Formats: sequence, structure tokens, C-alpha cells
Amino acid sequence: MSDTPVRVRFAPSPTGKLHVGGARTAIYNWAFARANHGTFILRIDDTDPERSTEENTQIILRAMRWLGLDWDEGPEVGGDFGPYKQTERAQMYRDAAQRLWDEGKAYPCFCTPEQLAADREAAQARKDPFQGYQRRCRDLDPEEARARIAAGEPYVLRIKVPEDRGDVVVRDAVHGDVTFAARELDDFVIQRTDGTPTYNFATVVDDAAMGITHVIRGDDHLSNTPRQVIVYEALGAPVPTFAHISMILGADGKKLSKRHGATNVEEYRDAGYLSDAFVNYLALLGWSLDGETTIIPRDVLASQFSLDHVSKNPATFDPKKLDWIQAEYIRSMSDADFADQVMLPELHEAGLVCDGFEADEAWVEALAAIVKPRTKFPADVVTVAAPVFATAETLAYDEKSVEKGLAKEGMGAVLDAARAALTGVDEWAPAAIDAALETLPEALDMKKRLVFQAVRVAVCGNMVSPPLGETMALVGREDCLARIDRARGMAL
RNA sequence: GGCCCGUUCGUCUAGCGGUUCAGGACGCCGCCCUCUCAAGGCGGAGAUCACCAGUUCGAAUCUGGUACGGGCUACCA
Repeated sequence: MSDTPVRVRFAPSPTGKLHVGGARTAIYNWAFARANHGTFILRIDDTDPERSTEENTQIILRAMRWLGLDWDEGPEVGGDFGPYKQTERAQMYRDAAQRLWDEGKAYPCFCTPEQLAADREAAQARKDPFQGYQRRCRDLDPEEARARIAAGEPYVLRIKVPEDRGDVVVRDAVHGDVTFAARELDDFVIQRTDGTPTYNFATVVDDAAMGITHVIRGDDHLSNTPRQVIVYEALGAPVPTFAHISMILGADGKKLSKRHGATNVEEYRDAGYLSDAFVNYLALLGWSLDGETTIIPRDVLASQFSLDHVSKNPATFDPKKLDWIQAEYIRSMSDADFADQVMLPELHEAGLVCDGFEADEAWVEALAAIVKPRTKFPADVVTVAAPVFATAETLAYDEKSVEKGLAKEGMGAVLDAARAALTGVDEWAPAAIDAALETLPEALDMKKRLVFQAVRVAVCGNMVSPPLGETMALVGREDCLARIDRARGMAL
């Protein structure tokens, strides 16, 4: 298409934490920039002093970093088009508005809110389809305007939509060309009475000044785009390509909100989601690589993302699929990576291990091998691995499990036989342990399942555990035998 | 009120006029593996492509309308 380097931006308002929907918009912008070897800019749109806070700004930056969405220009990294916070660009908006005024592309309006409301009601009453601003002050004599301003009368600045401006066609990469009739355009406010810019003016001034080539944002802005196009034209700036993406809904089809569960990004971080998995899921919500692939690692996203595979319709957030992708990312890690990145941190945090025990790499990896397939979230690690880290004295026995698997007629004999068989194992390793246990069912003339269950409860304290051979190998012979001895008292 | 957008299995989507009585993934169900739990393997159910007209030899794909959902229409962003 165009040869000009791609420049995109994500411009959140720090009126709250980073929301799932905002995160997806950020991901699309980031991926589009990366895939096109362009520049990804982060700008803080904090023009609303009432609701914007520095704390929220920090939270948003932190969430962006967690998501791995590095920005090339913006807060903390700088850039040639700064500042990157709207509150610090106030003068630029005033200058831009003044320029338009000087050039006759904007004009002061003295209409009071009451006047405006009355005009609107009148328009409604006569069933005028156009209920916007009636352009009362558009042709005010400049001298008179100057006099009223000098007299201290409050005024706003409105854009002057050119008389001969025809229909506005918004070029949108997702929706195609969207046409807005010229008669729908009204001379909207660009600068308020207090001198601050309105959103539709400030973003355009910024996007134009920052050389943004593609505006990728929520489709709640689509209807405002023709207004913004008028501003670009008044400013004499090239109009960027737009890409309006749909919003994210909850399971009930309503806009995603707290009612549907977690809505802000850091809640997912805290719940243990891998940021790669989270980004993968969000990227897929409204975009597809080829319709077939669901696991799309970050580097693939960063090289293959394209706007023409973004879907137009709203997407429902599905926690189940997110969880599946999360599990898929954990599964695809090597045992060593899983140990380093997920298991060990978790074990340390739970206080199950002392420093330095990682020294036995083979042991750690063997543990990772049995824990990993049973882990969907980091917190699962502790549950699965706890029995391994217990001792014969500290092992907790699950009451139900003991009742069902151990406290039954004949189980005492099973433990005795198991103890004898395990004592005779030459090399304490999974295969040998399994081999020793395999002989028991026939010797005792019992179902294999019952025999293994009794040993399982004795050694792990629970009817659910990783396979016995692997587990017992990690626990060690001495401790296993001690556990069996302790459990012997509960068996009949 | 006006304008704009959207509508393919429960969910995310593929599909850009014929090769599709619609493909993949999640979820669901069943079977296999199996010492329990996971993981894994195999298979199945599930969509008259919102509806109605039209264009065409032929439409999920093009056009018009209707319905439903959403957005904008602020000196909010």
C-alpha cells in the first residue's frame, strides 16, 4: 500500500485500570506496528482532570509491561513527538485552535446552554432530522465578536465545516468505506469556555502532530470519525487510515463489566495467567490468523498480524477458552522451563522448599515432569507437589481418602506386602518401584486398583496423586517406608 | 427523532458467486490408554449462514427492506 512508515498509538485515559477491551486494542496496535516494522506509541489521554489520576497511569504502564507490549515512544521512554501526556500538551491545543480561528476555519460561539437546548427542542418540535448546532454564531461580525470577548462574555470555539464539503467518506480497514452525509456534520465545539480542548479536537491535534498513520481503536468512535476528519482537513494534515474494532461482551451479550468477573488486566496476572497466554487469547478475540490456528505465540503475532483479518462483530469473552490456552502454554513449556518459571517460584512462595535444593537438577526436573501436566495455574503446583515435600511425620492424610482406600479389611496385608516388596528394590527408581508393586495384586489375589490405591493413600495421603513410581522415587525409599509404617496403623 | 455499525454451530472464527447439504478451535458427549488425577489418542452431536424480497444458470457470499443488538448525536472520553 503506502510506503510511509507505520505509526500507531494506544491512547488510554487514566480514568481507571487497564481493561480487557483496552488491552486488546493495545495488542492490536502493538502487533500492527511490529508486523509492519512501524512505531508503537503510548499516549496518556488525561484531558479529563476530574477522573484521571497518576495512580491509574502507573497501573496502566505496569499492565502494559506485564502484557509485554513495549512502546517505542511514550511515557518513560520519550520520543521526538512528546510530550506523551495530553495535560502537558495544553499549549499545543490552544495554538492549533487559535490558528484555525485566525485562518477562519473556526469561530467563537456565544450561545448559552439554554439557547442551545431551546434550539434543540425547537428542532425536535418541527421534526427536523438535524438536531445539531444551528450555526447561530457562524456568521457573526468579527468586530462584534471581538467586542463581546473584550467585554468578558464567555465563548467556545467551534469548527467551521466548509460550506462546500460534501459527504465524508471514512476509510476504515475493518469496515471498508463508511459514508456520512454532509448534512449530518455540525460545527462542533473544539475549545471549551475554560480554554481546554474537547476530545475530538485534542486527539486529532495529537494524532496529526505525532504523524499517526493508522488509528486502531474501539468502534464506539466510528460515529465521531467524520467530525475528526473535518479537523484533520482544517489542520491541513493527512487523514490516517482508521480501523474500528468491536467491543468485547460478557456471556450474556452485554458489554463486559464487573458482573462478568475480572475485567482489568492485572486481575488476570494475579490469578496466575501467563501473559503470553493472555495476549494470545485476547488477540484471537476478534482476529484470526487463518481460521485454523489458535496457538499464536507472540513472535508470530508480531510478524503475522493484519488488519484485514479483524472481524467486525462484537466478541464474547470466554473464560473457558482462555483457560485452555493457558493450559496449552504451560504444557508446551519444557520441564526445565516449567521448573524455573512456574514451579520453583511457586514452591518457594509456599515455603515448601529451602534455598539451594534446586541443586539437584535431575530431581527438580523429574518433579516438574509429573507436576506440569497437572498444572493449569501456578497455584496448582503446590497442591500437586505438597505430598512430595512432606515427611512421614508431617504428611496430611485426607480423611475421605483414608476411609475409602485404607481403612478397609485386607489393606493392612497390602501395606505389609508393599513394604516387603519395596525393601527389596535394588535401584530406587520409578521403573523398579513399579515393577515391585506390579507383583502384589497377583500375590494377594486382589485387584490392582485396590492395591495401588492403598499404597497411594499411605504414601501421598490422598486418593489422587501423580503416578506412584515417579512420586515414590522423588520421596525416597526411607520416607516411603516410614509413611507406610505410619499408615499401617490406619489400615485394617 | 436522525445518522452509523453489526448479525455463520452455545462461544471465538474460516468463508470474499459455483470445488461447502458450510471448515477449524473452545466447550459438551462417547470410546481408548490407565494404579487414581491429569495429560494424550480417536470419534460424535452441534449452524435451514437473523428474517423477507430481489439480482444471477447458481448466494452465507451481491442489492434493497425488516427485525433485533450496539454506538454516536455533550462545553465526557
